[in-house]
Amino acid sequence: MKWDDLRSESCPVARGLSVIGDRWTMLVLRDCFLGVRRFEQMQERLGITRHVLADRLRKLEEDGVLRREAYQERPLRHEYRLTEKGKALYPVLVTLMAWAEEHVPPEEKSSMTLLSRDTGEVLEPVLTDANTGQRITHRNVTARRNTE
Amino acid sequence: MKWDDLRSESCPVARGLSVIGDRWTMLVLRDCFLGVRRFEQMQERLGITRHVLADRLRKLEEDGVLRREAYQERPLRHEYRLTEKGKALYPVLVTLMAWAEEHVPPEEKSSMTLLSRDTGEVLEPVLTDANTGQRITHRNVTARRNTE
DNA sequence: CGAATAAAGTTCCTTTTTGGAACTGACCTA
DNA sequence: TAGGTCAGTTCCAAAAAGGAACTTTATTCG
Repeated sequence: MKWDDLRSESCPVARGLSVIGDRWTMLVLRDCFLGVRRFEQMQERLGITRHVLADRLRKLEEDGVLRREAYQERPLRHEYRLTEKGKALYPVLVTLMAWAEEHVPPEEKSSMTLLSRDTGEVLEPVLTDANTGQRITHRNVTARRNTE
Repeated sequence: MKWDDLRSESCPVARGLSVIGDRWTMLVLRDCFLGVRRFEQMQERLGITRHVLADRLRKLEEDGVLRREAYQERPLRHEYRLTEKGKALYPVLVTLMAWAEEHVPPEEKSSMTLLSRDTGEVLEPVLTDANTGQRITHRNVTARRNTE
């Protein structure tokens, strides 16, 4: 299988990865969530080549994760913003971040904490079931494939 | 920046991606969670080249996500199993899956549902704060960088 | 016995993707 | 007019992925 065939897989993990499962994409999105919107800024922060950044932004726009918006004319310049579909990726980013905080220690001491916007308290993200509040782990869950 | 430099970044998202942010890795792990343990099986299911699969498995073992275990001698053969660190990635996989189910529709009708092992009920995974149970979205959370 | 099969890789070669750095085009400012 | 800014594009070399055949140790089939 080639990478591009993932889009049409029946497994949602594969389809998700067809959008964000590539080398730089999630880092671009991380910056978007941090409020970075301009090409130059992203390129400098990420240290990604301009070539690849342009390509990733184009794909994310095609996939409806980012939207390209003019922020000035003369000369015409665009910036990138998360769409609702893009914003919905926040839990993916947070879950990955939480995993890395616990399991992939940094070489230099430094880390990230999530704070509640309402109360300012430190948050401890966990995956739960919306209905029962039950924790979701590999131990108490099974997957079922629904072929209709 | 090169890909390999991500490991030493201070941002946990970057460190996380240094382990799983590559083209095939999450699909390999998906199969691991589905109980696939053997090289041949993975290779066939994923359609990945043997070359790349061998490389990914080696890296995942180095990173402590999988563990290589002999399941027979004469001839000596190994299989791959998730370590605790690997199992802790389950929420990342689920969150991605939930996002794709909602935002990346399949071409053919088919999908995945998560079921509780206890009750058999359909689960709806959401990210919440462990202490308050509050939903975590990009709207009600901010990130703070702790440089100590 | 010899041939075929199996599992888990490795090797070799071609095609794609990246990395790196310079270049472009439309403006703005000193 | 020279230089700066921003958002790319172009070109070339290096790295990674795709594809297919080959290897090694051992088992089964005829």
